[in-house]
Amino acid sequence: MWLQMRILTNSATNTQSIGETTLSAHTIAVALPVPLKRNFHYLSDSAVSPGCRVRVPFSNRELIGTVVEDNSTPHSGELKAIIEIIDEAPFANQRWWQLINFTASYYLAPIGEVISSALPKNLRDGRPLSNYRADWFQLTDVNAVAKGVQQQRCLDALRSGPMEWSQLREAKVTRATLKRLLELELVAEYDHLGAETPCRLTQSPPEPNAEQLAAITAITQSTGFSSWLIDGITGSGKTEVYLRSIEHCLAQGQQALVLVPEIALTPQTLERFSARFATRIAVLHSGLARGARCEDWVSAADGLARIIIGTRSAIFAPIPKLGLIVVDEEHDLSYKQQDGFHYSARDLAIVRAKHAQCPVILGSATPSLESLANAERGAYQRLELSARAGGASSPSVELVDIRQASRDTGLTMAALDSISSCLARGEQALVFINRRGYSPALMCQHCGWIADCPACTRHFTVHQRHQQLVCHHCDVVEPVTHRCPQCFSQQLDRVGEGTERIEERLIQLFPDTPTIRIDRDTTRSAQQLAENLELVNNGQPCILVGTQMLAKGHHFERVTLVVVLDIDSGLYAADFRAPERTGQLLTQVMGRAGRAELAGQVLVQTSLPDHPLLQSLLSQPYRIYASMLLAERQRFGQPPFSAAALLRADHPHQHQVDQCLSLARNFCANAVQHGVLQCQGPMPAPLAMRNGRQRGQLWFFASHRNKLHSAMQALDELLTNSKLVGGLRWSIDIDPQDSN
DNA sequence: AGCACGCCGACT
DNA sequence: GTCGGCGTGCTC
Ligand SMILES: [Zn+2]
Ligand SMILES: [Zn+2]
Repeated sequence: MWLQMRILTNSATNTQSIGETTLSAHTIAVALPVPLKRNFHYLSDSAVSPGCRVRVPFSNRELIGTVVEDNSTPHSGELKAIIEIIDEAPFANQRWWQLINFTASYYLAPIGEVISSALPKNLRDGRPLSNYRADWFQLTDVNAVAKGVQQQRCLDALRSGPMEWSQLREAKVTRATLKRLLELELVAEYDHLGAETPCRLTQSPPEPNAEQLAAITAITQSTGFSSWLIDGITGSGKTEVYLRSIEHCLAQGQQALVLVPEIALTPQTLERFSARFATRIAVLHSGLARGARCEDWVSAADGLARIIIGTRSAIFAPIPKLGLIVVDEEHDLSYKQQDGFHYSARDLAIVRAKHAQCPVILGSATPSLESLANAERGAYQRLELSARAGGASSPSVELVDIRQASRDTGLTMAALDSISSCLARGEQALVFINRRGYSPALMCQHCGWIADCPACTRHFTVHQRHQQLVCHHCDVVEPVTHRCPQCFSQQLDRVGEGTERIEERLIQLFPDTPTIRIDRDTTRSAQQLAENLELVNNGQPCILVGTQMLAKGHHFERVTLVVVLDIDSGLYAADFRAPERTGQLLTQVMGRAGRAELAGQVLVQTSLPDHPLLQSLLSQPYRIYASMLLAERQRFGQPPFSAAALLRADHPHQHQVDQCLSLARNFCANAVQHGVLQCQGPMPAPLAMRNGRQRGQLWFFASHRNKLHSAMQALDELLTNSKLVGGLRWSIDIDPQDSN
C-alpha cells in the first residue's frame, strides 16, 4: 500500500511522460538556506554527487540548495523533483565539508545557513562557477602559421605557454582574432584547473632578528597540525614571521589563508603581501564588488590563488591545498559573528588547521585570555617577540588626575601643553576618545531635562554637523531640538565631549595644524580609513582625533604623543570581559606612540588614577596584567576556565522575554542541581531595551565543553519546538564574547 | 526566514 | 461590499 502510494506520487510530481523507463530514480537530501535544522529530500533524474548545488522548488518559491546525501531514504510524503543541477562536480572537497559540518553542529546552526555564509552572494543565488573562471587558451600546434599579422601576434603570444584572456588582450589580441583562430582550430581552450600558479619572491626580504628567526624556524620546521601564539608588542615584526611562514607554505606548493580584522583589510595591508610575493592573491571582503569577490573565491576553491586574505567569513572559503592559516590581531572582536549564528573565525581556524594538518599562527600584541590560557596549558606554542623594531624604547606613561585639573573641552592643560610641544618638535599627536559625535548628552539648563532615545534607555548623542540627535544603540535619529519640551527653555547644554567636539576645539586651538578625525562617521570603510590616513603618512605635523578605530594596528611612524581622554568608562566593569577589553584597547592605543626612532609619550586622563586595573596595566607589560586577569577568571570559574553559552531573548513586552528565559531556566534546573551546568540569570541585558524591544539573557557555564554542548543542543531543540509567542526572538551564543 | 492562509477595521 | 492588518503554520 505504502509502496504503491510512493510510486503514484513519484509519477505525479514527475514531469516525465508515461512510458519512459527512467523515472526520477535518485532521491537526494538537500541542505537549504532556511533556519530549519533538517534536510529536505528531492528526486532527480540523473545522479548528483553530494556537494553540488541544485535549484529546487520549496513551498511555491525556488531555492538554491546543496546536496548533502545521495541515495538517501526519505522519511515520508510526496517528494518534489529538483529543477536543475547547477554544479557538475562538488565545488569543495571533503575537508571543507568537515569544517561546515563541525561549524553547524558546534554553533547549533542549520547546515544550509552555514553554507550560505560561506558562499559569496552570486554563488548563493545559483550562478555557475564557470562565470568566474578565466578562459585560458593554448596552441594546438606549436608550428602553426597564421594568415594575418593579427593572428600571428596571437600565436606568437601563446608560444610561451597557455594564457588567459586578459593576458592576450594585453598582448593586443582582439576578441575577433581569437574567435577566428578557435574556429580554425589553431588555438584551443586550455583547462588550467589543476595547474599550479607560479609564485616567486619579488623583493629580497629583510634579515630577521634572532627572535623572529627562532619563530620562523620553529613554525616552518613543524609538521602536521601545530598552533602558534605570536605574542609580540606593536612593531616587533610579527608580519615578517607571517611572511616567512607563508613563503615556506607556498614553496611546498600549498595555499595560505590570512585572516585580518575588518578594519585592517586596506590596500596597504595587501601591499605587504603583494610586494613580497608575485603570485595570485585572492581577497575576500564584503566591500569588494560582487563579481570580483566571486572570481577570487573561485580561484581559492580551484587552488589557483596561492594566498587568500580575508575577513571573518574567509574562514569558510574552500582551499583545497591549505598549508597555513594566519590569524592577525587574534583578539579582535570582528572575528566573532554577532548576528546569524555566532561563530568565531579565530576558533574555527584552529579546527580547520587540525583538519588540514597544517600550522595555524595566532598573532597579537594583546592576546585574548582564551589564547593565553591555551598557550599556558600547552595547546598552543607561544612565541614571544619582545624587541621593538628599530630599537625604540617603550613610551613613558603619565596619569593625569582630572579631578585636580581644570579642563578645556575635556582637555587638561597638561594634555594641551604636551600637544603643543609635540607639534613644535615637528611630530604628530593622537587624541583618543572612545565616543563619537559632538556630545553624549543634551540637557536643559533650567529643569535638567535630558534628550533620551524613545526606543531604549540611553541618552541621545548630539551630532553637531548634521544637527541630529542620534542614538548609538538603536536606529533612532531625530533633528536637534532647540527648546526644552518640559519647560520650553531655549538654554540647552551639550554636555560632555565626543570626537566631533574635540576635533572642533583642537582646530580652534591649533589653527595652523591639520586635525584629522577618525571615527565611524568620518570613516566608513577600510578604504576610506586609508585615504584619511594619507596625510598622516606624509609625516607632517598633525593631530589625530579618533575612537578605537585608531587603535587597530595602523602604523603611524611620526606619532610620538598619545592622549587618552576617557578610559574611565571601561573601568566600571559591567561584564567580566571588560577589564580584558579595556586593557587590550589601552595597550593598543599606547602602542601607537613612539615607533621607529622617536621616543613616545602617553598621557592618560582619568578620575580614577588609583584604580587597581589602571595601576597594574600601566606599571607592567600586558602579559603580566593578563595573567592577573586569568587568575581571577580561574577563581570565579569563568571562561576560559569553563565553557560558556548565552541565551538572548527579546520582545516588545518584558513579560514574554521573562517567560522564554524562565522556560529555559526550568528546563536546565535538573542539570544545574546535578552540578553539570551553572546558570546565571535570567537577567536584563546590559542594554535592557533596544529599538523598542525588551532584552533579557541567561548565562550557562560548564566545566566540560561537551556537557555544555549537549545541554545547549537540547535547549535549542526545546525552544525550536515550543510554540513561543510571535515576535519573540531568541538565539544561543556559544562562547559569547560580548553580552550586548 | 518567507510566504501563505485566515479572520476583523476603514475605504470605493 | 472589498483592501489589508499581521497572527499562526508549513515548507521535501
Ligand atoms: Zn527644561
Ligand atoms: Zn536608543
